[in-house]
Amino acid sequence: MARDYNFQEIEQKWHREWVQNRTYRVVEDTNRKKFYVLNMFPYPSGAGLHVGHPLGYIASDIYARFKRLQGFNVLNPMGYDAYGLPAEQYAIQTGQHPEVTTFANIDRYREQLDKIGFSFDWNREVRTCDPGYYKWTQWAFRKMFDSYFDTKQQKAQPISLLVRHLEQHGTEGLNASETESLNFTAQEWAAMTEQQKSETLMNYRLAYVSEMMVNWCPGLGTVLANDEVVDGVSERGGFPVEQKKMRQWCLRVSAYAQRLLDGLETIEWSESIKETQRNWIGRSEGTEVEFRIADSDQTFTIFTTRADTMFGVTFMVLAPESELVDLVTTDDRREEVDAYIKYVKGRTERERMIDHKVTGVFSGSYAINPFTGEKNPIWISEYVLAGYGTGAIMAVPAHDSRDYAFARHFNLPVIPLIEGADVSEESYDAKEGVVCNSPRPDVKPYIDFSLNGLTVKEAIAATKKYVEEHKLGRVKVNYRLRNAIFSRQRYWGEPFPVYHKNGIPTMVPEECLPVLLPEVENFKPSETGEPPLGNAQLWAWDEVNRKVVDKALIDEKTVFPMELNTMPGFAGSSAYYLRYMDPKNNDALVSPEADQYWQNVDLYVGGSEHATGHLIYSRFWNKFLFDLGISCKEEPFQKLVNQGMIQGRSNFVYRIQGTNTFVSLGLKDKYDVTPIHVDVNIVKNDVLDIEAFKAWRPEYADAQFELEDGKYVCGWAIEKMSKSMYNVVNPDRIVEQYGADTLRLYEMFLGPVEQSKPWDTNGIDGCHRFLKKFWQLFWDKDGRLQVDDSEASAENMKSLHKLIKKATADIETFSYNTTIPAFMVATGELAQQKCRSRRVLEPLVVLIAPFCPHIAEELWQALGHETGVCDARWPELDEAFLVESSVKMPVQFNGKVRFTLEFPTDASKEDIEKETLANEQSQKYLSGMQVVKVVVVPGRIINIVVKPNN
RNA sequence: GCCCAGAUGGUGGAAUCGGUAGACACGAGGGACUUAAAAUCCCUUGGCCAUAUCGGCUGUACGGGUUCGAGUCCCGUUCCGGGCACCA
Repeated sequence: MARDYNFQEIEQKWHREWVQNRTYRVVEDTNRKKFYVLNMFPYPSGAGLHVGHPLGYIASDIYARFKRLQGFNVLNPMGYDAYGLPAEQYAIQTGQHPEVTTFANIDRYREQLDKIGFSFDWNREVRTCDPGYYKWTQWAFRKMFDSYFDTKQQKAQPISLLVRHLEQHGTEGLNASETESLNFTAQEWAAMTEQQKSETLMNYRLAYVSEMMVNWCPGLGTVLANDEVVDGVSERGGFPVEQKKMRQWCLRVSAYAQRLLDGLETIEWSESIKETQRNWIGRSEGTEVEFRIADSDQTFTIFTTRADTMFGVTFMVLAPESELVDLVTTDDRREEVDAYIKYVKGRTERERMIDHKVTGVFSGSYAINPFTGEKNPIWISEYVLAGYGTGAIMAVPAHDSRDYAFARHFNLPVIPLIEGADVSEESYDAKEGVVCNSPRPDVKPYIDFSLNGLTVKEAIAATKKYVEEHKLGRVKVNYRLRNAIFSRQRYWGEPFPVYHKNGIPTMVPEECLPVLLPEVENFKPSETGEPPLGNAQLWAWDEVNRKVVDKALIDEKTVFPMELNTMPGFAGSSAYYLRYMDPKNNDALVSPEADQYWQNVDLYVGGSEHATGHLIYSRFWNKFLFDLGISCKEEPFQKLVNQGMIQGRSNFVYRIQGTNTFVSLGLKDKYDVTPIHVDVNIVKNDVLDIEAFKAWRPEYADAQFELEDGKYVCGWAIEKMSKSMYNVVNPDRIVEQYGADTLRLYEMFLGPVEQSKPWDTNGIDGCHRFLKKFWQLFWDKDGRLQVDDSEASAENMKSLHKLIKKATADIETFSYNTTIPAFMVATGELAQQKCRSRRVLEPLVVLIAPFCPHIAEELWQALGHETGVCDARWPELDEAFLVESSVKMPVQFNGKVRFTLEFPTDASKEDIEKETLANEQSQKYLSGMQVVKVVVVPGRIINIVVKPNN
């Protein structure tokens, strides 16, 4: 009896063994080199895993197993991003506690993950909603509250240093990232009340409360960070988002803008993700120039990246929200300006984003251009944003398309400043060319300064220098990166370790952490922004007993109300990779020893959709912890691989309109048909299982089917994998039918890991067939192991070492989709060679172990090993076995032989040809063959085409 | 509009340093075994031409260029995907 590849039995057996033997437990071992592999941890949704989720996990698991076989001590942990909106939405609908549904989902995920055979060390699992975990989220927040950013040293410092500076010098000489520029003396600081001091420090803290315009989403009842808003609607749910002034907790992410930008140069991420982050950070180097308001002592500052265009300014524009608006509006213009401001306020962010109407109003005042002495009218328009730069611009219509549109609309002058630039139809925005009209030849120069004849680049530099020397302004770098709004008006998130003592936000002492999420009756947020924690009874801080108490006990002296907001989703996911290093430590986020050993993540695998969210926040968070000395590496994720999405492949049946008859794909064009999604699980190779279809949709039980060649062929389309399209493929089903090893192999075989691709069940048989063939390599037809200690032939060794070379190189670069064909070829060759040698077959088992750990374990054991295959050693490549392959003559190669041999470059073609044909090695391959054609190039000989002599 | 990445058979995709395309798999067609089916095995499979054996031409989105040689490098164009977007 032949021995079948019984994958179900094998896989279940090894899952048990791995648990019993704690095969994948990892401990720090300073004698071994570490390697840290990490997947972005999942949010456990109610729908469970579909076939797309494990893609990244499989890819990283292969890498982790590969590194382990190479002798590294590999950390490959897994956990759950358990706080979040869907669990809470579900709780509101069903009244179930989010913890209950979240835990149920986690169990379901775990069950599904376990079937696929990952090498995760579950002993290190983390859950963001676990108090032992979020203690450290609260702790980090507390540290941020107690820190400011020193712009000179470019690092976080204790706020106490800043307080000392204020006490001694006021704001004089202060180098700190700030919300707005403040100016006060040490005396003024000393005179402030406690509350004023608290307010003032909020201007500098890395975690701070501030009254600000926020993205308010009434549909979700919470504020959102910029990256959670897409096209004016919420990323989750697609509810409209409006701008609203609210008092919110924020993180001063912008302080780290430059370091976030610089750090990108030191990490191995895809260029597109780095570019996305660069865009998001949006560094722009420019100049701030002060303009005096005519007939006034007041000045205001504008920001420009085109300092070379100072002589082309024809008007100024203020953002409608600018505080200067009131100042510059003259009495005769007031009514019109007020009407305009009212109009702008009535427009939503979304409206402003979608249609760029040219609107604006003249304020009545003029500003004096310090380079020309001219009076430029000051306008107010919504196209200037309050939040960027200074909220005021100088308009140069000749060289800025927005200014141009405005000037044309309101009939303002346009002065071209670049030789040959035609601005009759549109502005000339390019930063190229030679400057002219600066100053204009027909105008008497106002100052002794000219840019004429310089290139744009030179002119910018010259103007910057002039501005600095004459104290007209300063060189300034602006960033688009905004501070992150850190509070949410939701229940299912980390509570803030904050109470409000007489209006002063105060931190719960470090040793009292964690502050536990209180129970509430009603999880529902309100449309007005009152958070659900307002419903919690046990939610006040007792300063004397240092604990959370019933809010009925609130008094003016010792018991105060707690903060009602909770933290956003990115809070818990920002430092989780550090926690995996030391997940059970109750005294520190991570011990210095563990951090020193594991350093940072060597390989991080996850989706690119987190480019401007999680991947920015966790870099920021880690840089902060680096400044504190908690994390020894400034960048958390050294190498990043973005796995693509697996799309669904939907199937359709075609119903003739108004009838109960379905026609096969090839016949549908003859009729007027309606395509109907059909469950892909009752379709095989695009052929519909008609009986299953009738059972699935009872309303079509009596339907007629028009077949082609006796089959009903379905149409197909590539769509997002989702329930409503009936195209969800559940990994459990694949595991059941083909086994986890086939699933793992097939997901990798489907195409490059980084690429999005549709799930196509049609191809899975090929991978399964390969595993069967691989299995058969080891057993004779009576089911006995047919591996012996015989010598391996040169051919055997060549097949093996070709594979070693390919697999080693490919796994290192994540090119799994090309490794698998190499396995197929090698297996085919060895089968043909009837290879029995342990010297070949044993390394072969090790080579396949990262991909298919179950079958590898089983064979490894059958080969008589006591310990598991994951403790084996990755086979060494011996190039000696490949030497002959430099002269390739594949069996089915149409008689073509390819050589690469070195010759002196001055050798003639004839000499090369003659010598090559006489060459010993060539002779071996050319004997018995007749040379048809030789293609020679100087230095090399490329092709020799031969055919058999007879 | 700006930035990034890409385009190869019926399909997914190989070709890793510029070396003479299409690995591997799917699908399709033909055949063997079988009462039949499943499973398994063998052959063919970019296109066109051919005496269908030998072989020839053509071919990696399109148009040019560099090179003895280009899917690969350079310039331009088209199309698809992703990001940013009144950011001065």
